[in-house]
Amino acid sequence: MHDLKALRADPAAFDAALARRGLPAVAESLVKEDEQRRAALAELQEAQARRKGLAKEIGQAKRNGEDTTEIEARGVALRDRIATLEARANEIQKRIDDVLQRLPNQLDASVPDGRDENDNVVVHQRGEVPSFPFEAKQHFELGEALGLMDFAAAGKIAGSRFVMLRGVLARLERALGQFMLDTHTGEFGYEEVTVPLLVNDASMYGTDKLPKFAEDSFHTDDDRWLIPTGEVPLTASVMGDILPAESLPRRMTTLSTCFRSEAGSAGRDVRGMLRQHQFTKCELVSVVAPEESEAEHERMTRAAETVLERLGLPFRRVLLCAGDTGFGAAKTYDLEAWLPGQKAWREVSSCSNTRDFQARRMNARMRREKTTVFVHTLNGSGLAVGRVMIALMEMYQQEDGSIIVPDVLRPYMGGLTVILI
RNA sequence: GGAGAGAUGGCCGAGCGGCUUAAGGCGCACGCUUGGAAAGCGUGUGUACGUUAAUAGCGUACCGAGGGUUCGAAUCCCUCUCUCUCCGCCA
Repeated sequence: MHDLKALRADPAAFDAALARRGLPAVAESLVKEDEQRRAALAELQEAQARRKGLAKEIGQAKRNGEDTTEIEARGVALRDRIATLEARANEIQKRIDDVLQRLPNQLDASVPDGRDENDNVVVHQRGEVPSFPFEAKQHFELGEALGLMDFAAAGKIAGSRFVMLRGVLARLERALGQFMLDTHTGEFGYEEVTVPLLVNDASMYGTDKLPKFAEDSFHTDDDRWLIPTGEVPLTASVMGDILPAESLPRRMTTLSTCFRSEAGSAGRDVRGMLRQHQFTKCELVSVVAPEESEAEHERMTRAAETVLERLGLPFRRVLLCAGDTGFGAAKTYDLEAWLPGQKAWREVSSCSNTRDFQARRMNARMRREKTTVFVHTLNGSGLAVGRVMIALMEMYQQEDGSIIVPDVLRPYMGGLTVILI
């Protein structure tokens, strides 16, 4: 959500920010609506003040046993007038909100211009793209050959874009999740949280998944949503709160199942488990004071990178350009791991600073000297478990189709060193 | 799923159509007092919007949320949400 006062103070800057996203100017019309809104509000408040006075007068008169039929008649007229004024003020407010709710966050100055992912900027790369002495296979070829990645059974019981992992591959996924959680809680000070996987409208709206992206998530028939990411419940947990300054930064992590309808991605990544309706992700969320969010963004991204480093997976950090940065983000780093079978970099994490964008939608504030300010919220994958498992399978594959278990995961795998064909 | 009881300021708690500008207490802040502290006394103590240079004043709204009745609603009515107790079911 956007700050109407800031818009009023500098309409040109507001439009310039929209232009970076390739969106048309709206400031002039919003400023006009805002003037109407404030005029309507002034009129309404004045009428309400008179109602207050009148009611007091009547109360006084009744106590004195005087006749009040004449004043009460004036009250009737005033009541009708207030109802009209109130309706008008609400209508204008709603019109403004409808526009503002659908406008994306303003981009950080450091975000490069650009239209789409081709204009993203590689910040750095860690690890080398390996050359295999044999033709590297894709994860689903490896998984199906092992008999541990069962798309057929999942299709039968649920449909496409689901998978059933079996045996040590199921355990490998679990091991990865544990390893991520342990790293973030043990080394980076994140509090482990288990969260509801079903949430209400307010949580989805506050984390900017509504109203614009309703079709991307699953809706239940009792009017809840399956969370598209752990970001939603973690971030929305501070909804409506005024947090004491000393309680910040608040860092939370959860290992959760995520659900996406993938409505707009028919035909994309249909093979394998790269793009599923349901997947596991370790999510990081930080709630911080406004002046801390930039540093926190780097810190969070480092936490996510650390997991990839420990797993020995080559990756690169990419700064998303203006056109590729998501609706709620001011700035986003993607982490992309190398998939030898697919011979491509694929996103395994996305770390975003939303600044006060979500906080305004959620009304999440912190205490400041004599006043309150909106907190800043950040979210990042630390990491997408399924996709990291894919990268790991493809990176650690042997010519015979067996897969070596990285050192750091062996304690979580009962000491297993290799997944044999 | 059934029956009942609740939701009031940071916390406890009164109020149940107008005399509420929400009593009183606790906590917190500041001041007085003191060698210092405690106690005591005094003053202050929410959020949002509007107005404004202002986080100063002033105005309006807010007693779980949303509607309604009324000249006037914390108080009456309706719907919803959440909490608690009991029964049923269940991991």
